[in-house]
Amino acid sequence: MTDTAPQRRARPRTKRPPTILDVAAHAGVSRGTVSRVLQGGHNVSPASQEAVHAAIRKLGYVVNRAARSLVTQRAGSVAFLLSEPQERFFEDPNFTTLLRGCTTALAEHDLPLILITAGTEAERRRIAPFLSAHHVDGVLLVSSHRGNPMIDHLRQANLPFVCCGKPLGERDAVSYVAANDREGARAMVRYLLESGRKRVATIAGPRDTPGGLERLDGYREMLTEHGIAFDKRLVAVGDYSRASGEACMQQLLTKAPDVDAVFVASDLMADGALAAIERAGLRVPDDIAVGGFDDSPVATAARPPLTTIRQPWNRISEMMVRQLLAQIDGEGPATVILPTELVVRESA
Amino acid sequence: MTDTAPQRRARPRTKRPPTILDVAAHAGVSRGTVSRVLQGGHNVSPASQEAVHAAIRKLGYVVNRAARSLVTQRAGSVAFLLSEPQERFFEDPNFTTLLRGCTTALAEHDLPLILITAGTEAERRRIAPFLSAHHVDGVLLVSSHRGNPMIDHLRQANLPFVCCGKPLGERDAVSYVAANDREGARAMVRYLLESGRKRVATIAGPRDTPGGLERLDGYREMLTEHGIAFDKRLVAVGDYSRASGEACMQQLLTKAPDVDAVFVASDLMADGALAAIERAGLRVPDDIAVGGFDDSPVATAARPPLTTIRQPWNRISEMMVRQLLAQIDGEGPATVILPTELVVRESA
DNA sequence: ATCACTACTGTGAACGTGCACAGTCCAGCA
DNA sequence: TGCTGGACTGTGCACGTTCACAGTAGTGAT
Repeated sequence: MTDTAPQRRARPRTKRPPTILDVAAHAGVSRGTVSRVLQGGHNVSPASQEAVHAAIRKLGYVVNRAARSLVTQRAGSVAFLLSEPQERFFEDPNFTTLLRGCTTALAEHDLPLILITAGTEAERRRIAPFLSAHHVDGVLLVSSHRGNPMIDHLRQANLPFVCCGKPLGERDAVSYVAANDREGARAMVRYLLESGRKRVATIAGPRDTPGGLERLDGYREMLTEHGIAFDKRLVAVGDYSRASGEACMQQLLTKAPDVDAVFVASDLMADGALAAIERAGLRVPDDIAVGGFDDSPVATAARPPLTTIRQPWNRISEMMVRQLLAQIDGEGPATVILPTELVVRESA
Repeated sequence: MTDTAPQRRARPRTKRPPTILDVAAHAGVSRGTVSRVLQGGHNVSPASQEAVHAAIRKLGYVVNRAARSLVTQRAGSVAFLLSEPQERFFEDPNFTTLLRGCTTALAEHDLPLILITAGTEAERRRIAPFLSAHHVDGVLLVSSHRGNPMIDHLRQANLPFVCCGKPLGERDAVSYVAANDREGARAMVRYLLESGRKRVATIAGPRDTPGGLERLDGYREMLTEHGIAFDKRLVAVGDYSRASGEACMQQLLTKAPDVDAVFVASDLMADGALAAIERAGLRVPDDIAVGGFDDSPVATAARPPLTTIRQPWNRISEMMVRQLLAQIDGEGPATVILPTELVVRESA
């Protein structure tokens, strides 16, 4: 999106769709009145309103968004900006769930969602002018890693945005919506301990992501509350991918063979952990209990199905959209933390 | 998207971005010359071109897409229209792979991708005016089921579109891009037979999808070519979901306990089949060989990893975009069939 | 009767761009 | 010298909408 590139040649102007002027003529009123009806019908007589609506129906009139944008200085659309390496996004069912939620939430406000990926620095440079030029009214930003340059860019472009998950390393106020990672982790570890497990390990997420930090914190907190000393041999750090979950589990089994439970910071990694445990000839949950995080489709597909922490994706996407619209309407940034829920299945 | 709904209130007009007029003034030329440079620079002196480019860089000028759309009668964007039940889409990694490919392919042409879901009849009615009004220049249509009303609607709206996979039950010419399902199925069944398997079953896709039909045809063909009579007890029909794969496999094991191989029409179903086989106390591939289809991320994550048929998603998305752009430029519909590839892993 | 106020309606002026057209300049040629 | 054609440039108009403003009619209070 260099945004100085030319557009393809104009399409021939055959059978043009009806304009607001056609509607006005049909309804026997003026442009202005039709426009007012379109805006909600304030200060328009019921008779005129009905006439306009009838004309709209009869002609199949649809407002021209380009013309409207031109005068309102609004794009009338919102970007879903994915500032993560693409592979990770498209492998992770959480993201697609989020994308789905945002699409439907925006649809209710008649706002098209523009999907933009910017995993690499080159891509970010490419889309920068697109965003600066306000070709969208706001951005739903998915980017969990610390210090994403996109945030500065958006702020500088004065473009409203809402992050999914708390952005790390930001000094100024930033709007974000997140699940309560720490509380979720605490709930899972509490459950494992109260099920009688003694040596509870964890596979954490990357240290530069909020999920990686907060879920690990929750794990440590709950151990402490149960009077258990923290043992760093029981901690492995993955990158949320299935492969890393498998590698971490293998590592844990080597360093701490007596482990009898593991809290994994994502379902995808937990599924990988299951594979490692199986290969080691151990059984789940008999020998080792496995607790995941997310309650993504992976959790139900895993064998055995994963006991996990549900992230309320529907509400997350809903709130992200709501916050974004509020910001577009001039409100300041806000923070929303949503509760999680323990889902018990067979793995723990 | 009723598309008669009002837009939110206009944003205050502070600090307006530079227009083509500002660029012209800075470069010491007229609007027209700047416009010509933007369109490729034909009939513009090198000196003027350089001056314009310098002004653009200096001012950070970005073309106003709304204004351009208004005059060119072009939206400057393309829709990715998902006319499937949403759950299926977002569970199936194939679709997300396709979405990713289309996003990047379109990005190279500076075309934003607008994601639209229309799984239900109500949603279809909602987006119809949006499409009829040409708020996008074309549509990448994902809809495998027979007789999708969206196709008629798009044709009637005179909106270019390209389907992913051959749309069934269409009498007139429709642009589509698909992998060679039949050939892929043949390759897999040939591989199974040549590996020494004698009783090769299949789990097919729904009969109202091209993949369901053609892959089953390929299966039958290859059996015939090997002088094996078709046995309907060896055929089960699923719906591409993991759960249905599991159920179908269970059913096959009951009806034909001597089965020693199964060709499954999707990786997701194959993963389900693995679960059923495991529960039956059988081993893969020792007792039963399992062949999948797609080579989606599921294939490598499965235990054991799936031998499967790779669909060339990158090329599919690339060709879909290319065909769509060609149609937008006035060319007629075209059909592209791409070859598949056998990927041997551990399940067969 | 006059005034003020409200409810409603029409009109002109943008918004920023691309395109068609007209115009200028200069080189090449008869 | 005058003519022709090509290269380059500037200008008016149109695209379809919203917004601010002005204007009209009707109502109730004085």
